[in-house]
Amino acid sequence: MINSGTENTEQRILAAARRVFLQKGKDGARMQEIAQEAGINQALLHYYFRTKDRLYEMVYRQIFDQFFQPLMPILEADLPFDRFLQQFIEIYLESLRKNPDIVHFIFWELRRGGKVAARQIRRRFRSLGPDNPLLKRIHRAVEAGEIRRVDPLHFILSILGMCIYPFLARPIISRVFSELDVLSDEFLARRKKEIFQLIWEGIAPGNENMEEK
Amino acid sequence: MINSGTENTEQRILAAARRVFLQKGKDGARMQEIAQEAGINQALLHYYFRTKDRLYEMVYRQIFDQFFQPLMPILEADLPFDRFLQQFIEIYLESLRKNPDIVHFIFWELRRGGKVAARQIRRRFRSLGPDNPLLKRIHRAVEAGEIRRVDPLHFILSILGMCIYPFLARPIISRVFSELDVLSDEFLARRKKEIFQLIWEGIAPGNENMEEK
DNA sequence: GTCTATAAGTCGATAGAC
DNA sequence: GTCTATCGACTTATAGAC
Repeated sequence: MINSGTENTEQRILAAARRVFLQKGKDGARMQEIAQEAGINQALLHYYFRTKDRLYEMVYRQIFDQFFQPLMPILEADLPFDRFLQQFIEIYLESLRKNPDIVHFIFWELRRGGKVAARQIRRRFRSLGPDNPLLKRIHRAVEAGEIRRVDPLHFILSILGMCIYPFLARPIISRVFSELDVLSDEFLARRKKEIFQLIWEGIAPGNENMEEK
Repeated sequence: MINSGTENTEQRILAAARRVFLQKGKDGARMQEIAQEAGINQALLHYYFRTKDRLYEMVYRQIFDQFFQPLMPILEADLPFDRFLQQFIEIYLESLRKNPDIVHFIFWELRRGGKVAARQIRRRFRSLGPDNPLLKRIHRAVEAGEIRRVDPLHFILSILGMCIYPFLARPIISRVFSELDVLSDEFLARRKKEIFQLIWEGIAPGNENMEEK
């Protein structure tokens, strides 16, 4: 067990760096704070990761990867479109609930160009063919008459926006409605239902209770 | 005209600070860069705004205020709900197009608690009564039978999410679809239409072309 | 009001002992 | 591998001349 202590330290550092970077961002984070959070000193940080840039790069990629990961399995299953939608929404909300800090970090980092994010997406999707499998799934549903003719890209942007936005706006929501917690079971169960119903039925008065899902 | 030069300089500083803070964030911004951007030196910055914190505070409030401002006039007009919705979407998309950098900045800053944001919202809405006028508008539409029974809060979160998300994800979108520009007339016109149709009709196959809006 | 020069402090990174 | 001590660069902020 030559390196047992080493791996432990390295993981502790990565975990600490992740917490600090997520909360403060790259510029706001301090190597000293990361060291302290990991229970070591600053010199040891540089021993393992040479520079702040390198350490950040590691954490950064891991975070981006985690953001797109949970959606993969649903794309491989072959469900009717309404079930697919419900699964998609539920899994994504659940994934966001587990890492609520990630969204702010991700979209802030995207200012820098989104190169890593785009590569991560492509890498994730590569196994499912050359074209974007999410777009393909929507397109297929349209062609099969499962849903009316929508623009697949805009449709995806709408779903993602509806899922992600409450987490982004969480600080405002909890201030404007002091009793409300975006991360609670109640809110998320309700959110899931409202997103699906809105997408599926719309709000036109004639559509009331057309389906009970 | 004793202070003519002064006001000019102050405004130039604020404009420069705004640009730099929006792009780099508070921690990433450098007083030197702001000075340079304003065409002055660093000492003069401190002469006008004493500290970086104070300067940031000014810019920060201005940016948050601007984010919620454009929605106000629509709430005062008395339109049928479908028209209200279309106006809301159009005006908000247009407002975001004019200041695409704002969204990343806003949601990143919200990590710190959203105190200023919440206060800004309340201040904006105060003139329209004690309750949130956006919620009230939705509620009224439900009671009047203009739309089916939706949860007003979730409905608002959905609209805002659909409007804001493309701007947040813009770097990814432009990389995954290299020909596509979120800020273009074509995209935004399409976006507006797709959001409204999705909200109004949903995607259930039976609803195809029920309305031509 | 505006400038140059610099003080005071912080931060990332390294040297060197153990 | 891990530590203490410290260097050197950068950054905010101020002193003082004009």
